[in-house]
Amino acid sequence: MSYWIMKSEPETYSIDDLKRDTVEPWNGIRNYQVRNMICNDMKVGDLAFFYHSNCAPPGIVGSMQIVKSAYSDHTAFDPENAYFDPKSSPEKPRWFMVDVKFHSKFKKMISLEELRQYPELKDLLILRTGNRLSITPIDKREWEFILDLGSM
DNA sequence: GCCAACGTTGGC
DNA sequence: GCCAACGTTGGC
Repeated sequence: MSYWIMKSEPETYSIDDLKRDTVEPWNGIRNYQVRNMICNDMKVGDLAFFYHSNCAPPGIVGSMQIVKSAYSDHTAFDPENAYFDPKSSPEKPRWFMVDVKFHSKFKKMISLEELRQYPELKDLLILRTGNRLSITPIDKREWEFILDLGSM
């Protein structure tokens, strides 16, 4: 089983939206590294933190579970969609998505600033400057440490 | 809104 | 296949 941090801009899709919808396709991934990770490494049953990005303050706001493994992202086929990619087709899809299921919303957000303060979390990829991956793997120790922070 | 740090594109 | 120009992400 693997653990992840998945970013979303709350104005686009927030933890409250996921709490309301319960299960949601995580679409719009348009980065090859991230695509390869979700296709090759992400499995049903994996757990992930929901991270609010591009907002004030950014941080981890809850957790969720992967309930469907990678399948083709149809939003790439729709010219009207913001994530449209003419190079992707139903016959030869270039982009993929997974389904996630709401698990918990933290009582209080663990902000990026707070995450930076713990030596236990110093290796988190989201803390590195210039990291632009919307999904990053974390290890079990980091998962449990953050989950404890979120339960306090 | 600025801009650093990436990723992508396309001419050659 | 190199690399300059351009586009995007995302913290601040």
